[in-house]
Amino acid sequence: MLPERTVERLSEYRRSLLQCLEEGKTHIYSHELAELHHNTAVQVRRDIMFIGYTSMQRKGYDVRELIEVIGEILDSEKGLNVAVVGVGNLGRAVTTYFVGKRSKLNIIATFDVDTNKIERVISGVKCYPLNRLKEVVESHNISIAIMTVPADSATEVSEQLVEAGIKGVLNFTTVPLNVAPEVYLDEYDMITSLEKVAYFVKTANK
Amino acid sequence: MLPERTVERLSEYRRSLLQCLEEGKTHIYSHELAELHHNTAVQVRRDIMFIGYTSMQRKGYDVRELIEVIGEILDSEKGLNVAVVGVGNLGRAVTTYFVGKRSKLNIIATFDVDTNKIERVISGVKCYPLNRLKEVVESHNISIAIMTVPADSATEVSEQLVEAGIKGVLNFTTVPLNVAPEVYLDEYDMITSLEKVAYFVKTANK
DNA sequence: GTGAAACTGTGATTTAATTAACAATATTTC
DNA sequence: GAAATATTGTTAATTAAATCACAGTTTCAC
Repeated sequence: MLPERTVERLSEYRRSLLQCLEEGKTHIYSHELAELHHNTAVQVRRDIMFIGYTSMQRKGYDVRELIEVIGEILDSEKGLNVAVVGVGNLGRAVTTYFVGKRSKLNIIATFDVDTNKIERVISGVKCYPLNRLKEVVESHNISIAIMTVPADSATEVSEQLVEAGIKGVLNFTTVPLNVAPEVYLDEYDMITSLEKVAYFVKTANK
Repeated sequence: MLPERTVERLSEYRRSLLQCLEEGKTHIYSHELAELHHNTAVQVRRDIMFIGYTSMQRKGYDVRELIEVIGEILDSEKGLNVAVVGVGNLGRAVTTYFVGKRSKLNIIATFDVDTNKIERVISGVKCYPLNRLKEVVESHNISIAIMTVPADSATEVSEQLVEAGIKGVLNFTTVPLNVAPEVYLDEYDMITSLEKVAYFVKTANK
């Protein structure tokens, strides 16, 4: 099991590498990749060492091969199915944003309680009523949920997700959740990020 | 200057504390705060130690006072002005999401190149043409930018932001940016987060 | 083909972040 | 009011992450 930070960086490297491929670049040096991601060449090499890939010495990494190897590490063979739970502004934006971006992660359902939204299709993805969560998760083999519900229903919904057999949660609500230990949880809080930027802006000119 | 992680946690603590206040809770123990944020009591105490606040021993922290002290650390006295650059789905969602949430961080403008969007008002915030960036940033004293532009214009826009005198950038595009060293940059990449969740879901059952 | 230059891979070290351990202090119980 | 309990604040230890330092290759220049 790789360190979290390494996993994050590998995901980012891969996207740069795909970009390189499009531009017809077949090899890339660790220091080039580092520069693209404002980190160091050593860091890049160490990350790549973690996944056990080694380059042709002195020519840099083979872009195509490296993409391949990162894929073997990050992707599940058959891909994983993802649901967006909560179809507000953010939920819609996230759905639209993701659809088609990663071939191994398929957004295949959204959920909401609002009867006006149910049966609607956003970017090709159908909205189901939240009370059919378990059923749909099971029938469509959904393993990951992106939570974009309002704060006041976040805790309750997260419990329902666990109950429904979800294996991983990406929580975009501002409420910290407590899920069962076997469920992987990643939380991202925009307000915190913005406050952090504000703090460092404030503190910089001192 | 506090550690980044501590800043993040303080922001999160504050929101829980505000919630406590609403519920009429006047004091809170370190272990209670820890439980709300799935971390440990020691971590909470250490974070609070960093900001130099000390409680009435044995009664827990005074909620109101602690909110106050965290505010002194995180907030700028007069508040900071923020712009959202790029009014696509995500930009709109982010704008709506933020408006009114934090009294010391005011979203006061959005920017886009699309002439259909210019002059439009989203959640009370007016959209300006991107070529007026510098002018508006200066006249409205905007110090922070949230970037939600398409990937292919991200680099160019980030240069314009620096040029316009922006002090902090929160980058939601998938393109890693390189800004001048005096500009604080925080990047958040949804795709990476989702891939990370997927990796740990995949790796968990092994 | 020899020496210099350019990269990678990795052991050793350093730094940052977290956790453990515990003394000090206030509160409750009896 | 003495003993037991609960909680904080902080030093010390540990763990995790990043960086340094350098040996080992390959390539290039001449």
